[in-house]
Amino acid sequence: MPTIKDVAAKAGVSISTVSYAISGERPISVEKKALIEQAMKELDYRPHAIARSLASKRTRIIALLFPPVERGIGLSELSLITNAAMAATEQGYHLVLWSLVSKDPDELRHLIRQELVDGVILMEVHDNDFRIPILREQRIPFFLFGQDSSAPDENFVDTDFIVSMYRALAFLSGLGHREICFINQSHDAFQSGYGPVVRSHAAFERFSVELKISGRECFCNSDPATGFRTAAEVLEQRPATTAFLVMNDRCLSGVIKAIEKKGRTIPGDLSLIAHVSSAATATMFLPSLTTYEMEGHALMSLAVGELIARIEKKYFEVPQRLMPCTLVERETTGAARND
Amino acid sequence: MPTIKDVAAKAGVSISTVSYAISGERPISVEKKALIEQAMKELDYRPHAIARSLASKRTRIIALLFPPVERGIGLSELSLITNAAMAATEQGYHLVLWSLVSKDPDELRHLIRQELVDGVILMEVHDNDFRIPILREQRIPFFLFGQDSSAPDENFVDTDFIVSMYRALAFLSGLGHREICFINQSHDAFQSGYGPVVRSHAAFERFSVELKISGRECFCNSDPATGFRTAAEVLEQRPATTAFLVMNDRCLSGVIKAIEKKGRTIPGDLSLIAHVSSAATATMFLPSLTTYEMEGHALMSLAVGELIARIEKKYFEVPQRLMPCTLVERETTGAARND
DNA sequence: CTGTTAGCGCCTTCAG
DNA sequence: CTGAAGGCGCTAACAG
Repeated sequence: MPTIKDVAAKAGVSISTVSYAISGERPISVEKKALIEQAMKELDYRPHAIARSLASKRTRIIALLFPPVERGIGLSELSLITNAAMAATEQGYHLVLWSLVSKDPDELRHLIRQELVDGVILMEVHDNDFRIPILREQRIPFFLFGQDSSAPDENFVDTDFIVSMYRALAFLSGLGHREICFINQSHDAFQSGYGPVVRSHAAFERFSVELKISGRECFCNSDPATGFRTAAEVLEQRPATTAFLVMNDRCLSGVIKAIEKKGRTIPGDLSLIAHVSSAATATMFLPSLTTYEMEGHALMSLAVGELIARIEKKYFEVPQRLMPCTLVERETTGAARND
Repeated sequence: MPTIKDVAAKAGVSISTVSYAISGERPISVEKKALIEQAMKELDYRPHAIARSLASKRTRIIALLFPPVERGIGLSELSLITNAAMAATEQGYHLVLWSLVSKDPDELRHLIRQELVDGVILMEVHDNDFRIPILREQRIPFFLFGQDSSAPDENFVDTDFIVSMYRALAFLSGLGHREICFINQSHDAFQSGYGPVVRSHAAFERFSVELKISGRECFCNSDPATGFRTAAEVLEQRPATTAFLVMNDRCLSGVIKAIEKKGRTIPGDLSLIAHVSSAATATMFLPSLTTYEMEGHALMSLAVGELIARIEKKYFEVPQRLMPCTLVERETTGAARND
């Protein structure tokens, strides 16, 4: 493999001139620059990432950090991962995957102290997230994908669960739905303070009132059997229900089944929305699901971009960006049937 | 951050002694070893990954390489990714994600020439895979997850589609099924020589005969609407069909819908198997699907382990390992109804 | 069993 | 605008 030395020799200039020509950190005369570029081309030279890192104290690698015991990591997370990799690549960075196996602070600490990565993006953020104190103590730039209410001053991007809920309810309300059932994630997740669940819960209560909706919220474990039972019970107890808003991809098929079993059609008798979901999930079903889709690409590009900006000290604001979901109308929503 | 120098000073030994104590590349007296460990503990020392890489010419990083235009990357791939990361971690390696955006050889070439990674694992391998010549030319260790029949001498792990098909058919046959429909992936995938599709096709033909099954194969695009049409047609044309073997996760819900619409019950009237699938997919449905599940964990651990062995030159065989899927009986299979 | 030292390839002062 | 040279932190000969 050719090194910067070979390039310098071939171009008849010094090593540092080549280095500066590459980084652009200082002006180089046009002729030398041309010579250097010519030499690099002929040698098919690529800077050696590791050597560059050692000298510059920046590795151009960031980590995507998952907490231990990934509870139902699904299709949406998958697209976040690939989006993160592509966003990093676009900016000349590499992305490594760190999947913690324990909550032992030393596990993460040791990973960081290897100084292999310049910064990290935290996935699946919870309130009082155990990772945040460690990242702070190690003074490494980081960025939350999600919010931790006990760390309100950190950088984060997140879905705007409040606005998303408002929009979903307003949308259904506009279609004439008055009796709406919101199927949230599990009660355990709620009690553990998991942001999406907590915030959506509060938003549902609030906007049900504001929009004069007769709402019912159910917590539901992430499996179709529980989804079935939950929906069946709702249909039994509140037969006037005309819409389900389901923020729990893994119980969807159970909910649908319960509706069908009851002899109700979608979207004729009942409307169904997969909330904070993804196209990949929606199109697994027939009929395809109307969804409020997480802005995975935008959110992740932002997170990666801002993290890198922070690493490179381009600026120092604390960006906190919330993005509501986008409605994608497919085949499971329609006007309420009021008879 | 403390360096190896600090450790050496604190322990009262030379730098190289510390280095060798860490790597174990040469014997160290018990007393010195204890001193060194003590010093490392007190300083909370971690070797600097980058410096170590530069000196040793090994980065302890491997790449997971995805081809451009990820056609339907799903739940099963997701578990492969996390499995790969964990397998790498267990062996002291890091995993970076490389998602190519084009088929331009230079894109991959440049990635490799940075010398950031010691080896790469290729996902979604096709026949005549354009990445293989590049990897060879760059002389970097690599490992295929999947097979390329035009590169029969490369290292690979893959699902054994032949044996898996045999088992699935034998299993159904054992339940009394005689009229079985195999729903494969798309005809395009077949024609482009995509291994799983081609091999399963051949195996189905062969074992249908051997097992005296009246089989019908359908190619099917990866969406539920096509799944519905395909299954509906089969049910129409061959009403004696008592089992569906579906190697196409994304069309499953359509197939199920077609069966239900026809007024047939699962598994009472018809059995259904999700073939070469995953638990994550199976439990998205209600009733949960009987599957032949890809051995994602075993396959990926093997790939990562062998790749690392090859990097570290532990041995030089060419491992080619095929692993059949495992049957997980859930709720969609039962004895054939022969009336 | 242990220590000394020359790099690994590049970046970045410092001196022109 | 350009060059020389000293590291970055660690590994691995080489020399005891």
